[in-house]
Amino acid sequence: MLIQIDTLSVTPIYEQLRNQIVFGIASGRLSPGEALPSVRRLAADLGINLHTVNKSYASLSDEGYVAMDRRKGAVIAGGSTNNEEFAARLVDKLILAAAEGICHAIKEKEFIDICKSCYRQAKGSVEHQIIA
Amino acid sequence: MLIQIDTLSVTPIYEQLRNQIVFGIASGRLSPGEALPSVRRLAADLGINLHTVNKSYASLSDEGYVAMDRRKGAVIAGGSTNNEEFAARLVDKLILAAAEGICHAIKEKEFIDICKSCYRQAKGSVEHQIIA
Amino acid sequence: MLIQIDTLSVTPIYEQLRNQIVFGIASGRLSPGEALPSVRRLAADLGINLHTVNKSYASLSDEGYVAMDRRKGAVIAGGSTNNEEFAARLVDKLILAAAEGICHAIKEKEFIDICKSCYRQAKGSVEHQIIA
Amino acid sequence: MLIQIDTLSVTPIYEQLRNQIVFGIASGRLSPGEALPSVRRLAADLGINLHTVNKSYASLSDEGYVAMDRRKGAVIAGGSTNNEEFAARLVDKLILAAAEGICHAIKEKEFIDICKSCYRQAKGSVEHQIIA
DNA sequence: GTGGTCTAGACCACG
DNA sequence: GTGGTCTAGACCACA
Repeated sequence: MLIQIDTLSVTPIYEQLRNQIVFGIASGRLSPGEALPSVRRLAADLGINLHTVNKSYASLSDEGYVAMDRRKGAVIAGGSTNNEEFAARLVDKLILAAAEGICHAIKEKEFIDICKSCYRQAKGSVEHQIIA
Repeated sequence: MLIQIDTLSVTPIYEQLRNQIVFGIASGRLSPGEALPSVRRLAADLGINLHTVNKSYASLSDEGYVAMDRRKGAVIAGGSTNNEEFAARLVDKLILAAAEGICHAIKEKEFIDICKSCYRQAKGSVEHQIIA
Repeated sequence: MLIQIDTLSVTPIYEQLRNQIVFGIASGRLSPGEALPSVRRLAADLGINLHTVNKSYASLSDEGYVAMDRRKGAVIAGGSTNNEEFAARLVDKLILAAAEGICHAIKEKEFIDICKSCYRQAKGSVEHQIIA
Repeated sequence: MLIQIDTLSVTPIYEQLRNQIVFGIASGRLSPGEALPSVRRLAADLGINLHTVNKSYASLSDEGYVAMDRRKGAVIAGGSTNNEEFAARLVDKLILAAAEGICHAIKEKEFIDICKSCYRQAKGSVEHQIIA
């Protein structure tokens, strides 16, 4: 799976990496049980420090996206539980996004359409739609 | 309008303030043309640093939510243009939120329902529904 | 509050520090709302690296013992919630301790007496007992 | 005796194995004089590295739980002496557990009840109670 | 080989 | 001033 890092971005490198792996899982490019590259390997590949990769992996592990296997390193977690604290954070982020949208004169229908489009883009079903 | 600051939050204070003002605009509690409190006044009321409030106002001004008036200070901007830059950032945030949701086994319908609920909560139309 | 670090110990420094702060809270020497020394200050005082202190504080924050205040640094958290995951980990540790005790021919009554003594020692009520 | 290894756990594999054998002795499923499987055999059965099993056995031998017999391999030790070194470590662990409990608002009575329950669970007397 | 820990020094965001 | 991020290099525990 291809990972792109923008060292000039305002979002921290470890967070960019974390996000891209989340995208990978959501789109199905990364399957449960699959092992991620070792921190050293990925750090070398991306040209960043191994501690930065380490922090990304620790974040993902904390959030339950991956699990640290003592033999295989980081592996994609299986059935992620739909816990409450995640739901709360998700709602907070969505309310803020909606509020910003409202300030920019985005109506409810338009907002929902954007959300739907984004969901499918995250799911990777965009390609299927294009094909279909 | 009541503003609450949590110094224990992970989100910076200036951003919390910025967000709450965005909420105020979205919900209609802050109307176009209305003047925000002076930097000094608000800083004193909230018990935070003057520079912090200043940064919030600058942020809001940059994003077009408020306009800086030499005499009246910061005033809520009128019809904010739905610019491309904002749309791009919105989509980025929503795709990430969607991806995280997918990882937590949230289906499209459920995600859309949450988005709809969040939009209405931001709009403040929840209260209207209760009344109606 | 006095903190002692043993660099020769098998337990990591950041964990020793974390434990001592937990002791401080349990014994009442550290009160809710009280601010801990800054990472730089404490690192200098203890003669260890600031990243090590940082990791301790991050651990304590994750576990809910302290909260990171954007103005005051790390502060002792108030009413800590008695959450389930803590209870589960506590039980796991106690079962293991009990099993080891049983292997060393410690009877139930003796084990309970030790536990009671340890609780009071942690609480700091030992001194009161001596005085009373 | 069934042994379960979780390679995703934070506790090292050799320690998990060591703990489970301690549990086996405490519960009486492993009796003094009984021989443990050979290092090679157990490693193969559990699908783990030979060196890992070796480390567990060495650990257990160091602590006096098992004795290494040249012909029979590792055998469960008989009456393990209640040495001071063990008692000191036990107290250290219990004080820490108690301190954490106090921080989570666990009162003395509740803590003792948990300890008692854990002791019986380790002893395996829970089943006897159910039967009786 | 893997990740975990510790140290060290730098820059930046926040207040 | 504070903590957060990133880099760098070292050693150790684990498997």
